Amino acid sequence: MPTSRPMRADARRNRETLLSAARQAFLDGGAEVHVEDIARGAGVAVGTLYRHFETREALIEEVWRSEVDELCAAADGLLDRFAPLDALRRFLLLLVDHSAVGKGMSVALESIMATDSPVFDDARTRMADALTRLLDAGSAAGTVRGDVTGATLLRALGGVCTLRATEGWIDEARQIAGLLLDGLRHGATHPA
Amino acid sequence: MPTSRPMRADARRNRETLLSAARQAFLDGGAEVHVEDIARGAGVAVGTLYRHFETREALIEEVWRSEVDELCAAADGLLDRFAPLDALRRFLLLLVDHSAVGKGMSVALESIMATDSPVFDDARTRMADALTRLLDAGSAAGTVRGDVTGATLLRALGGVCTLRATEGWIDEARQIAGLLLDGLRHGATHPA
Amino acid sequence: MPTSRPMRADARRNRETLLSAARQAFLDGGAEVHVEDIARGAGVAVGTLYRHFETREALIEEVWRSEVDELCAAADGLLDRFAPLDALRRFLLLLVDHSAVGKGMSVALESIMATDSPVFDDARTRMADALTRLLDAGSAAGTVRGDVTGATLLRALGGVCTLRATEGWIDEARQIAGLLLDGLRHGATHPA
Amino acid sequence: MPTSRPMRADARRNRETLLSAARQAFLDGGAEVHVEDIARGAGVAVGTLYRHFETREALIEEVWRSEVDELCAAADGLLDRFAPLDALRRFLLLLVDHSAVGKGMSVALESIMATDSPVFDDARTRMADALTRLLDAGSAAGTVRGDVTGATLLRALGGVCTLRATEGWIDEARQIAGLLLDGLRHGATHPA
DNA sequence: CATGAATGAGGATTCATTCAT
DNA sequence: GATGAATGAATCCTCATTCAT
Repeated sequence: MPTSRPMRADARRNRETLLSAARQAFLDGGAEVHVEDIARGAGVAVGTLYRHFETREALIEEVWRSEVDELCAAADGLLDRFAPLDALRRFLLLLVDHSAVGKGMSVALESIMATDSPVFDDARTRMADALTRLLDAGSAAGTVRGDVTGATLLRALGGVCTLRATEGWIDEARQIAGLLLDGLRHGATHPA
Repeated sequence: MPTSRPMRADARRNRETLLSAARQAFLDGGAEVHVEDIARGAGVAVGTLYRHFETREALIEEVWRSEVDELCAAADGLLDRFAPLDALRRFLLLLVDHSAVGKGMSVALESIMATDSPVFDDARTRMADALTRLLDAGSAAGTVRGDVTGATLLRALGGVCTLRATEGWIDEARQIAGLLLDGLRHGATHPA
Repeated sequence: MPTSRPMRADARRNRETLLSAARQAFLDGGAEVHVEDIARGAGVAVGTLYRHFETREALIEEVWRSEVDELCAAADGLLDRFAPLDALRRFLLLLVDHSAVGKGMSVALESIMATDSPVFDDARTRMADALTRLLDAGSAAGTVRGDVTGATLLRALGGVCTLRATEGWIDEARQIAGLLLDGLRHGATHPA
Repeated sequence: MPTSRPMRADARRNRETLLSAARQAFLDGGAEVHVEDIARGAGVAVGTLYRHFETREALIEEVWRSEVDELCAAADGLLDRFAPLDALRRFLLLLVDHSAVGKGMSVALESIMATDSPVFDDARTRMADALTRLLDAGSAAGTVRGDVTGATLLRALGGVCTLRATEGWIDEARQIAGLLLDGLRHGATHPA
C-alpha cells in the first residue's frame, strides 16, 4: 500500500472539475462563494469536494496557487524570449487575457492583494518576485525606472484585474496596463 | 424618515455616530463587519441602528455616499485653485492621505470598484465623473493624454487604496499614484 | 451601560427552560442530544439557545454544573444534620431519587465518570470531594472503613445512575446503594 | 453469508482482524469510533468492512458478543472449580483484569448496561444469567445474600469497568469489586 | 473480492432582521 | 425612542453507506 498510489482516473477528473468550478464560481460571484454551489457547479456532492480539499479555505488556496504558478512560469518564459521591457509589456497583457478567458486570475489577484492573511503570503511573495525579476531586467537594461519594486507593481495591478463583466472591460484593462507601463518607462535611464 | 419633522437632536447624533462606527469597522475588519459590531462600536443597540437604516446594505451605501461626496467636492475645489495636471496630482495624493487618516476611503473605493451591484452605481458614476472633469481639464490644457476616461482611471486607482496596514504602504501608494500620473502625462500633446 | 445589568425576565425564563429541556433531553436520549431538539423542547429557536450558551458543550457543562452544585450542597447539609453513616446512606438514596425525578443526574454522573475530558474535571473533583467529606466523617466515627476514597466511591456509583427507564429500576438502584453501603461498613472499626 | 460455503481463508482472516481493530478502536477512542478508522486499523478499506458486517452497529454487536461469550464461559468454568463465593470473587477480579489487558470489556460492559437498545438485549441477558448462576450458587451455599439478582449486580459493576486510563485505576477497580463482594456477603445466612 | 471515491442526509453554528419589553 | 432577546434561514462540515473501478 504505497503512500501515494497514482490517483484514480475519475478522482483526478473530479478534482480538476472542482478546481474549474471554483474558479468559475469566483468569477461569477466574487470571493464568498458557497461550497454547495461549487460542488453543484462541478456536478458532484459536497462530500466529494471535501474528500479532495480539507476545507473551503484549502480549495480556495489551491485555486490561487495554480493560477499563480501559471503566471510566474509565464513571466520567466517571457524574460527568456524577449527584451525586458517587451517582456514586461507582454506579461501585463497576458494578465489581462488571463482574466479575460475566465481563468479566475482577476479574483485571485484581488484576493492576494487585498488580504494580509498568511494563507496568501506565499502567493503574494511569488507573484511579487516574478514581477521583480521583470522589473530588474528592465532596470538593468536601462529601459525601466529602477526604484519600483515588484510588490508595489503588484498592488498597482489591482485595477487591471478588478473587473466584473463590464461592457468593454478588456480595452479598459489594456489601457490601464499601458498607463502603468508608460509610467514605468518614464524615469528610465535609456528611454525607449 | 419624513422630511417634514426635524430629527431630534439625540437621534441625529446617533445617526452620525453610527456612520462613524461603520466607517471605523470597515477599516478595522474589512467589508464583512457585523451589524452588532457596528452598533456596539457606536454605543447603541442594533434596534437603534435599524431605526436609522433600513438594512445593513443601506447603512453601507450611506457610508460610501458620504465618502464619495467629500472626495468629489475636493476634486472640484482643486480644479478651481490649481492647474489641471497639478490638481490631478494633488487629488491622487489626497486619495492616499484620505485612506491614510482612516477615513475609510480605501474600503469604499475597493467596494465601489469591485462590485457591479446597482447599489453602488451612483457612487461609481459620481467618482468617475469627478475624475473625468480632472482629466478633461488636463487634456484641454494639453498636459494629460486625452484618451483615458474617468471610469478607467477609477479602476486603475484600485491599487492605491487596496492596502491593509502594511508597513510602508503610504510610500508605496504614493509611488503608484506617481506611476499613473507619469503614464497619463506620457502621451500628452504638451509634455510638462 | 453596566457590564452586568440584571437579565430580563423573559430571558432568564428562557435560560432556565433551556437548561430543563437539556436535562430532559439527556434523560430521554442519552448524551448525544441535538441542539435543535433541546431548543424545540424548550419552545425556542436555536438562535436563542446560542444566545444563552456559547456552544453545545457549554450548555451541557452548565447542566452538569448545576446538578453537581445541588448534590454537593445536599451532601454537606446531610452531614450537618445526621450521623455520618446515616448521612452517607441518605445521600446515596438521594442520588437515586435525584435520578428518579428526572433531574438528569444519572446522565450527568455517567458522563462525569466516563470521560476524562478536562471539561468535567471540576465537576468530578467537586463530587469526589463531597463524597470524601462523607466518608471521612464516617471513618472518624469508626462506622465506615477508612481506606476508600471519594473518587473510588464516585466510580462505584456508576451503577446507581446508569439506568434507562427500566421497569423497577428504582428498587434496583436502591439495592445497589445498599450493597455499597454494607460494603463500606464491613471493615469499620466500630461496626454499627 | 451462506453457511453452506466455508469462508475463504483470507476472508476469515480479514473478519478477525476487523473485530480486533474494532475492539482496539473502542478502547482507544471510546464508543464513537468511525468505521474508516476501524478499517484503517485493520489495514483494509471500508468496502471490505462492509462485506463482512452489514452495518456499523452489526460490527459493534459482534464485538460485544464475543466479549460476552468469553466472560460467560469463564464464569461457568470458575463455578466448576471453586466454592461459590470464591468463584464470584475471582469472576469480579477477572472482569477487572479483562479490562486491564485491553480486551475491550470495559467499553462492552458500559455499552451493554448503558443502553436499552434491543440490539444488546441478548448480551445483557446472557451476562445477567451468568452472574445469576454465580449468585445462586453462593446463595444456596449460604455465603451470599439471596435477594440480589444477576441483573442488579450487572448494573452495579458499571463502576468497575468505567475507566479511562486513569492513574491507579486497577487498584481502584479491585477495591470496588471488593466493596460489592463485602456487600453481597453482608446479609448471608452463613457469613464467611 | 478489495478498493476507496462519491453520496447526501444530518448536525453545529452564524448573523441579518424583527419585535416584545 | 432605545434595548437586546428571539428568530430561523443559510452555511460549513461529518461520516455511515453505496457502488464504480
